[in-house]
Amino acid sequence: MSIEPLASLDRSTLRERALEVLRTAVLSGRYGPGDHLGEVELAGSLGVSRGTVREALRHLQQEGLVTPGNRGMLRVSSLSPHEVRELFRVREALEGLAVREIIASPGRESAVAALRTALDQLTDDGDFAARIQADLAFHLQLCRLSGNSMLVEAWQRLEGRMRVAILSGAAWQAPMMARDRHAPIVDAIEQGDVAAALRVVEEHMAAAAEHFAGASDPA
Amino acid sequence: MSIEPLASLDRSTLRERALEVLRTAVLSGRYGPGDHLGEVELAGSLGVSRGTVREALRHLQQEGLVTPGNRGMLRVSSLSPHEVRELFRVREALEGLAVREIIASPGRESAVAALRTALDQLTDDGDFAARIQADLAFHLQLCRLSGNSMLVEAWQRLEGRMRVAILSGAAWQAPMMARDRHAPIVDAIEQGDVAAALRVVEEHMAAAAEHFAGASDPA
DNA sequence: CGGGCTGCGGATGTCGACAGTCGTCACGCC
DNA sequence: GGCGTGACGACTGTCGACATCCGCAGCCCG
Repeated sequence: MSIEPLASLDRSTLRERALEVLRTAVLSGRYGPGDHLGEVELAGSLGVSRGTVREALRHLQQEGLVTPGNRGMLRVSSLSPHEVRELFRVREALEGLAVREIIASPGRESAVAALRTALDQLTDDGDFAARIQADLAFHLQLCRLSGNSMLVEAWQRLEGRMRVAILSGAAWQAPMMARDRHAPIVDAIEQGDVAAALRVVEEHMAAAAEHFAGASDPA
Repeated sequence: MSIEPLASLDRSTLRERALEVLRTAVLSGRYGPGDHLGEVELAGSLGVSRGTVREALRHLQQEGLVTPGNRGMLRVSSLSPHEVRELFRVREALEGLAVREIIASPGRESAVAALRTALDQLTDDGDFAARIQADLAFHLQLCRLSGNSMLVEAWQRLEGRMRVAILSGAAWQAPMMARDRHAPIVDAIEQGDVAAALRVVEEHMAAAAEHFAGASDPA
């Protein structure tokens, strides 16, 4: 007789699991930008019905990972360099708000500590996917620590497009996601200088925007 | 024999039309916060299959108009006063970016003109729904004129929750959506003073946040 | 009288099938 | 040879039915 309680059963629906698999597939580059994602084919591959795949695809569509093409057929999204720059401007506004709220909050010190922890995950080793994950996790943590749930939500709705942007302008030897690039943000928060912190975020986003946009448009 | 080309046919899918009807129903107050939206009932009312209603409901869920309750059953969303305040902080960041980009753009003058036009729709007469529409249309126009498509998208994803917030803290004699409240924003843009414009937006959002949050939490 | 078992009703989850539409391509006519 | 036309295949849109799960009322038993 086991003392420990039985492992909690997986209560997720097929739709959720299919969504997860498809998202991973798209984000891992398993399908390239512009590739057609057919319901029948995917349903066959995943061993589920078309309706289930359909709902997962619709979710991916709202996440911005797939875009409806001709006659509603879904294709893997791609972002133009211009859109990438726009995207990072929005991130700048959002994360700038996060920084302001963190500095203004009483729990600034613990927030800085949490960010330093997230920073440690940003190593140079590990595969590319893991580094993307660590990078985005840091920024997500930044939003979370602001304590503004709506901000977190808004940021997460952009996450899909960010990943598309990163993949799209695949800068494989990206020094962009290095620890050194993010440390100044934390430092500025620790200092408590709002203006300086906002400037750091702005520079970070501008550099990232040019980095990822410029990869496919070296203008 | 008519010279004019035949009126283009309605190419919208049942899902889109169902989505539109359901969104209108929820936003018009036809269903109150917390009300259960059953697939079978709605499918019967709309005369479509459950699957079609299902997809529309999922879309509404991602818009934030409905939230999953017990056992995945969908209920009309409601926002706590705290969440309303958070929401308006995010709007402040987003629309602040819009203002900055408009001021920095060469087409500032035409943007001001367009905003003045939108301002004219903000009259005191008309029913409540029309005034909400005019108010949000003004702010959406603000985002559009920034020329940043990602910003527009991010804002629109918040629109559902904004409407919930407005309905939730239904301030029926809202002087919040008056023309006078919005004119200073346009004026500041026309002046070209970024700092002043951002301050105006901040004040506008703060006032709105307290207005709509305070309606249900008069602290 | 209280607690647990047991149907029952209602809700969502999932599926397979049919219908409608579009792109393509070969065919036949001018 | 060029063009309109029809058939064909592929894909998505839509539907109805079955499976599954949960809450609840009623009943039985201790």
